[in-house]
Formats: sequence, structure tokens, C-alpha cells
Amino acid sequence: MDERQAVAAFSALGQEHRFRVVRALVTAGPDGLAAGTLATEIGVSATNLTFHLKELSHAGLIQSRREGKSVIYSAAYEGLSDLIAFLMRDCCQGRPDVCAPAVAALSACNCPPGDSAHV
Amino acid sequence: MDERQAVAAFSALGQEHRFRVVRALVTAGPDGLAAGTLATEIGVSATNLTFHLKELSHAGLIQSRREGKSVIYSAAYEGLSDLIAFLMRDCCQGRPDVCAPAVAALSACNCPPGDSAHV
DNA sequence: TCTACAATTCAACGATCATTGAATAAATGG
DNA sequence: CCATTTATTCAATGATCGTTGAATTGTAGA
Repeated sequence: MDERQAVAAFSALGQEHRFRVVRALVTAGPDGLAAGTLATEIGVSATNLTFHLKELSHAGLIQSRREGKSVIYSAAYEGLSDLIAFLMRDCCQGRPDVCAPAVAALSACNCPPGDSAHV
Repeated sequence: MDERQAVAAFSALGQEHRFRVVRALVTAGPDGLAAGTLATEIGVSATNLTFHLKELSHAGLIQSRREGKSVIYSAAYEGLSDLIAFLMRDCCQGRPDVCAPAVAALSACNCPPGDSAHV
């Protein structure tokens, strides 16, 4: 991930509705959610949602697949993970005191049993 | 950090010039950089830089202090750290596979010896 | 105090963004 | 094939954002 991609990703997340979409999709898991479901959940029109979905997709944060009449959107975990990694790498430049608290916070994160995220 | 703050922070980072400012300030360390130095380093006018600095400051990502004729800006490590933590917490919701690679990437991060960032 | 330097405020502008409604496309069931 | 459901495209709009240049404020040195 280079600077351009990172900025695009941050820009995509820097909008209330889009942020909620990502959150909803991450919560939904790999199964994802249909566009229509997302629209009602977020509280925006179908047209408007399409606009935001395209933005997020272009930023590599979500992906889609067709399933019957519906189009199912799901979180692009790799993209999200890359973004976090990039942010941490950038912030860590000679200053681990930035990353340390973030990593500590991760330990308090409610991950399921058998959790592999706690290094 | 709540959703509103997180979105504001992402929005602030979602702009090329502002992103570079943060990067420069994080690299510069606690001593920070004078506004004028930043302006030439980033390649924007003083007026324009002030606009971006206000945005970043309002998002809690940087801070400033006056020193003689200059105003010195520096990274707000706590704000940055909070943002990373928030992003990780959000992404980890039932899906540690998102955070795990990010944490792994952190291990590859070039932190100084005596490094406290590797949990 | 006068001058010079450093940074910010202000007003203006073009550009991009978010949202809307109508029209279109894709898929399914009768 | 037709009607219905679901989602996207398109054109238009108001709003916000990024940038600029001129004027202003704050600080220090002669």
C-alpha cells in the first residue's frame, strides 16, 4: 500500500455514511449484506448508497458479489488490514510510543476464544 | 474516541497535503516543525497550510506552540494512537483475522532498540 | 518606534462531493 | 412474455472543500 492508496482509504472512511457501511459490513462478517439491507440499515437512499459503495470499493475496503436479484457487499479484510498496518508503520517511524498504546488497546479487544490476534 | 471524532480524523487524513503534514510531524518527533518549514517541505502556500493545520488540529491529530516569531507544530501522539486503537477495535468485532496481519506487520516495523511496541 | 519576519484572517473563486429523482439494467416468478 | 424486485446509471442541484492574494496580527531586532 502506497501513500496514494492510503489517502484514498482515509478519504473513503472520512464520511459518516461510508464509515457506517464499513462498520456494518465488518460486523456482518464474510457473508456480507445486500445493498438494500445496507440502505435501510444506514438510512440512505439506494441511489446514494450506490455512490458510497462505489467509493469504498474503489478504495479497496469492500467487495461485492451478485446473488440472485441482490448484490451482496462484504468487507475487504485485506484492504482494512493493510490500512491499519500502513498507519502503524507510518506512525512508528522512530516513535514506538504511538503504536504501543494502540497495541495495548488491542489486548482489551473482545475477540472470540482461540483468538489469534493477540501476538 | 467516538464515531464522530474518528470520522473527523479519517477525513483529515484523507487529503494528500494534510497526510504529508502528519507524516512530516511524526517523523520530526516531539520537537516538531515551524509552520514555515512545513510549508516549504510540503510545497503549499503559508495561507493554504494554515487552513490544513487548523483542520488537523481540530481533529486532534496535531498541536502547536509559539516559539519566538515561529509557531511550532507537532504530532499529537495520543490522538493518532487513539485513532489506530479505534480502527483496530472496530475491525476486530468478531473478526480477529483483520487485526492479526496488522499486528504482524507491526513486528516488521523498524522501531529503535529497547522497543516497547512489540507486545 | 520603525522595520522586517512569521503566521493568520478574510473574501473570493473554482472544483469536488453528497444527495436527489427519473430512467435504465439485471434477475426472478407468474 | 410481462410484471416485479433489486440495484445501478444519469443529469442536475446545493453544499462543502481547497486554493489564492491581499490585508492583518503578533513577535523580535535595529
